Parts: sequence; C-alpha cells; structure tokens
Amino acid sequence: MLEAKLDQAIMLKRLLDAIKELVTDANFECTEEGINLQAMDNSHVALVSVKLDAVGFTKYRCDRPMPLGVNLGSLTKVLKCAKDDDVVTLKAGDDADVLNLTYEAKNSDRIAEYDMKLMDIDSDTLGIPDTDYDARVTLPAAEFARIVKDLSTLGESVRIEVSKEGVRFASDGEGANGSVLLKQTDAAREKYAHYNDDDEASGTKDEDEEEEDGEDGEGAKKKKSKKSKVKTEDVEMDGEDEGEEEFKAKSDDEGEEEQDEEEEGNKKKRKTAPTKPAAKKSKKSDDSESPDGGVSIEMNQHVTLTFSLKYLVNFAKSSTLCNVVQLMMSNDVPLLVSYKFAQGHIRYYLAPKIGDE
Amino acid sequence: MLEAKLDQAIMLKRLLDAIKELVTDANFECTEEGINLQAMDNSHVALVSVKLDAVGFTKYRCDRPMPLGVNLGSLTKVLKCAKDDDVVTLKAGDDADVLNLTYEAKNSDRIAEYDMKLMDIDSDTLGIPDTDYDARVTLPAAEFARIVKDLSTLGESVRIEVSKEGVRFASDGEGANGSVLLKQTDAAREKYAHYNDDDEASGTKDEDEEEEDGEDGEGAKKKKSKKSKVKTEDVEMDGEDEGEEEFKAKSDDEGEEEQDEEEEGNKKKRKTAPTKPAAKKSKKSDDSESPDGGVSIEMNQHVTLTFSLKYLVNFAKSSTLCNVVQLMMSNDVPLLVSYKFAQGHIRYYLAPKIGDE
DNA sequence: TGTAGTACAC
DNA sequence: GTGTACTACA
Repeated sequence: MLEAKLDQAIMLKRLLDAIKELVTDANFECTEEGINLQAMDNSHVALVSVKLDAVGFTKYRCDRPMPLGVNLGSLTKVLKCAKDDDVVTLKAGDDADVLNLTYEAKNSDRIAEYDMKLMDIDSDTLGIPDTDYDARVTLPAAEFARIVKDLSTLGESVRIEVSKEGVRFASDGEGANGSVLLKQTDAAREKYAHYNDDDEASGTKDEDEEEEDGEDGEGAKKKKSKKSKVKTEDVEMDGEDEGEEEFKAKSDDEGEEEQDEEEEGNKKKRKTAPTKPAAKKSKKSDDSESPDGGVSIEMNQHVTLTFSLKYLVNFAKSSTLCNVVQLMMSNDVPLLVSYKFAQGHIRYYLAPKIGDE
Repeated sequence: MLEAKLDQAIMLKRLLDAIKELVTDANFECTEEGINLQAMDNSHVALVSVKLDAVGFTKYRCDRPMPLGVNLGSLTKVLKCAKDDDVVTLKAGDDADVLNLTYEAKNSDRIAEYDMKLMDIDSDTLGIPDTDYDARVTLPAAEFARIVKDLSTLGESVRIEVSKEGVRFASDGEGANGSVLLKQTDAAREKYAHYNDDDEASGTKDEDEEEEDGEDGEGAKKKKSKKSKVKTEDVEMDGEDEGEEEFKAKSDDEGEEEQDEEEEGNKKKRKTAPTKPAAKKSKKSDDSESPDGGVSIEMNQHVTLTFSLKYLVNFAKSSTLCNVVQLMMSNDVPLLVSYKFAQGHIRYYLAPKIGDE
C-alpha cells in the first residue's frame, strides 16, 4: 500500500511537463525511501531519472516496494484537473491496477478524486553507476535554457567547453555560428560552494577550490584527474555511440540511487557531515538565495563535448522546478544535467556526439 | 572594416521585426555616415528604406563604404539570441563574408558571439528622389496601427482622405464598410510643429501653418500646390501602376539621403537653423513628449488615395520603434510612411491603387 | 498570450 | 476526409 501526500500539486504538474515529451510510459518505483522513476526517452538516446524523497512528502507511507506503471500522458491529464496549490494524495493498494489521486483545496471545501489506470511496464531498470566527473558547472537554469534554445535556432548540436575561466557553448549552423561564453564569477563560486553537500554523490569541494585558485595548467590538472573527480551517478555506455540505445539495461532492480550512499571509498572524500538533516537545510537555503546567480565551475580537467541541442532544450524544461542547474561532464561520457528541488531531483543523461555525426 | 556598437540590442530586434516580413534579403550599405538599407518588398510593390546614423551608435567606424548582403531571416535568428539590453557590436572586415555580432551583458559576465554568413546581393540601389508632398499627417503610431489592422479585417484596401479637418481612413468590405475619421487637434499641431526640423527633407512649416489657419477653399489650395509642398524623398514611379515593380532601379549608388541636404532651393524654405546638432535636440524632445498625441495635418491640397491594407499593416509594425508616424501623400504618388527614432529612421513607400483594382 | 502544427475523433 | 482539440512553439 502506498500513500503519499504532497502539499502543492504544481510540483507534480511541473515534473510531468518536464518529462512527458521525452517519455510516454514509465514505472514509478515506490519504496520506503520514496518514489523513483527512471526511463529512456522514446528514441532511447537520453535517460531521465527522477527521485522524490519520502521526506519530501507531507506524509509518506509505502509498506513494500511497488512499481506503478504509469502512462505519463494520462497522468498529465489527470494532474491538469488539480489546482496548482491543491494538496495531492497518491494512493495505490498492493497489486492495485489503479493509482488514486485526491485533490484537496487548501480550505478543503473541495475534494476531487481520480483513479488512473496503471499498466505493466517492463522495468529493465537501467544501471546508473556512480561516476566521477571531470567538470561540474553550476549555473542559473534560466541561463542554460536560454542558451540552448538560442543555439538550437542556429544548429543541431552544441559543443560545450569547460575551462577555468568559464564555460563556452558553441554551435555551427547553416546561416550562422554562435558561441556563448559564461564567465565564472566569484559570487557564484561562493554561493554554490555547498550546493552539493547533501548529495549521496557530492563533489570534492575543497580540492576543487584549491585547484581553481592555483593556476596549474592542463598538465597538472590531468595528473590530478584520477584522484579528485566530481562524483555523481553515471551511466554505463554502450561501446558504440551511435545515437541509439546508449544505455545498457541492467537486471539489478534496486539500489541505483541508494547504493551510492555506501560507495564512499571510491576516489573521493566528503567535505562535511553528509547527514541528511544538515544537508537538507543547506540545500533549501541555496535554492532560495539564487536570484540571478552567476556561474560556478569545479573541474579537474578541461572538457569538451558535443551534444544534440534538441535534447538539451527538452531537459531545460525542468527550469520550472529549480532555478539552478548543474552540468556534469567528463570526456566521452554522457552528460548529466541535474536539477534539485525541495522533494528530490531530476537528472538527465545524454551521450555525447562522437566525431561529426 | 566596419565596427558599430549599439547600446541596446532591442532596437535592432525591433527594426528587423519591422522589415523581415517585407524583405528577405537586403544590403546594409555601410559608409562613414552610417548604415543604410534600401529594398523592395518581396513582391516589388513596396519599398523600405532604413537609415541608421553613425552618431546614433555608441561607437561607429567604417573605413570605406561596404555593402553587407544580409539574409534578414538569419539576422533575425541571430538577434533573437541577444537579450534586449545587451550591448551589440557589429563587425565586418573588408571583403569579409561574415558579419560578426557580439552581445555583451551589461555586467559583462556573459559574452555571446555570432558569425553570420553574408551573401552577395545585387544592389540596384533604387532612386528615391526628393518629393514635395501635398499632405503630411502626423499621428500616434499606435493609432495608425490600430486603424489599419481594424480595417484590414473588413476589406483589402483603404481609402485615405486628407482634408483640413482631419484624415479619414475608409475601407469597403464584403460584410461591412468601415471608416475612421481622425480630427486634427490644436495640441497635436503645436506638438509636432517642429517634428521635422532636423530632416534633410523638412516640411514648409510656416507656410503650412498659415494655410491651414486661413480658411481658403480647395481652389486656393490648388493654386499654391506647386509652390509650397511638403517636401521629402520620393520615389520614381513606373508609368503603369499595376501593383508590380513600382520603383525604378537607379545606378547611382549613393546620395539618396544626403543629397537632400544640398537641395535647399527647391520650392521650400527652412524655418529654423537646420544644423544637425540643433536638429537632433529638437527631434529627441519631440519623440519623448508624445504621450498620446493627437493628429496634426499639414497640407496644400486635398488628397485622396487608396492603398493595400496588407502593406500598411506591415508598415505599422514599426510602431515598436517610434510612437509617432508620419504619412506623406500626393495624389497619384506613392505614400511615404515614416517613423523616426533615436538612431535614424525607417521609411516605407507604397504606390496607390488606381481605379478599383 | 497567441498561433501553428499535429493528433485524434467523427 | 474533415473537423476539432490539444500541445508545443513563438
């Protein structure tokens, strides 16, 4: 039996707007810890991973793990019937074939109830192992959205170059070439210094700061690159990056997220107390104090990757969920685009284009 | 080498919005004095003429005359990538085949750079000789836009009648006929009394004022019509007004604008000092002090002309550039619709419909 | 916010 | 095949 109560329906609405064009059907994997969703996009090029923490709900109860196979179109329709600030309760009985949604007005003089049919979805849960990234760029979500949208009018793909000074997005098109350089700002570095402290997979903040303050060149960077990477989940890549079926299915049905918590020993160290309560606090404050923040860059190595703009534009729809986005990159590894919000996070993975495809 | 810096990207954006539907490709003729653009609309019925004064730029340098063949669609795309208050710098090397546009955020932590491919465009620069118009109507641009948009829902064309009392726009359509009369107001007459003082082609203000104050009838007007017309550039008309190829190409590649400055002796006199500095000042003040102005009419002769509404609606897009528009008319001569703004002006010419075509 | 394209239903 | 409705883009 699942029962999850959420204070603001708009959060769910935005979440669905953010993924429904990418994915049509997906399993909401409900466990004691919360709700996870993971799915390849329809053309199997990108991967979406959503996590809603149990603690993010006003009330959360899930007796035993249950996957809820949801058609996202249907859910979107049903959610449209909720007012933005309605209190939403999701309910599903064990082995039920419907998800029950209850919308309660704040003054509770209106109660709407919907039963949405569930479906069986093959859940070849995809493996998203931890990854240490060579570069992490933290920037205003609106800025990112604007840039990829702008460049998508010129060309098909964008080359993202991360260096000390900043991050450059460049696209070559028929009629024009475009390039946007975002310079790192000290204000942004400070603001986002502890942005990832509460992550299961946090970056190596202290080391990064040292590195970037010192003026070591590319050579020095490369030496370090193996020992102080920016860590997060990563995806397994196929050998060939042909733009289709980039991710491998994995038989393991759980632990994609939580296993990270245990993998502390891999090439990185935590900066501060990684306990959940403290972390939540710091995240909250970061989220709210980002009015027009600049760009912050943590990196071990110069990274240059090329991606399909179409997908990035789609990812940027999550700007409604959070006004900060993080891009994690390593050469020849899928880009991770991550948005955090009060209840959890949404992450997109996109394999880079190789050569001039 | 061209280098032109503009403080607000939005000005260029609006300018392109104002002409891109009319013209697909055009030469930006860059000279020491500024940038001029002149082009027939795609169906060769209307003519657009844009002037950007060198002094209107924050920084302007153009070593030698160079025509930049621009696809306005591409330029529009590229300009869309600029934020409204970005500082824009246009650069083009001698014989370069690209125009470089740099957008700098006011706080300059974002720098975007675009290279737009240029093209060779046959620049049969069109002859726009001076013309003395029989009537000049000055009115709020929004008013004009509203009227032509309203009437365009009823019929194809509009009959514009200028008389002492005011200007009438009338359209006959299938289901309904419409007619809008704007009466001249004294306040507007005063307000726009010096609106054209800085033009290379200014009107004959003193005489006009006298005429309209006196109550001479049509007969008296006609006698005067040859000696005190409202002067501006005009276009050479083809003999036949068949709605196609209304304007004649001219081999002369320059002097369409500046030659006017020298033609002081032709049937008109200037009211006040026509020197540039003074002129700029008076224009600026006029531009700013037009909050909801009325209609001002200067005329020597009753004028009635019929035009295609489709084009006028298009011209009215320039309302974003200036909130005052001037209509210059003489019987059987193309209408001139003129918008002035801080950096220069945009003028549209449209041949009248003859008979009931 | 308005429009244009697409998808579905009749 | 046409109409309407919804969705995505400008």
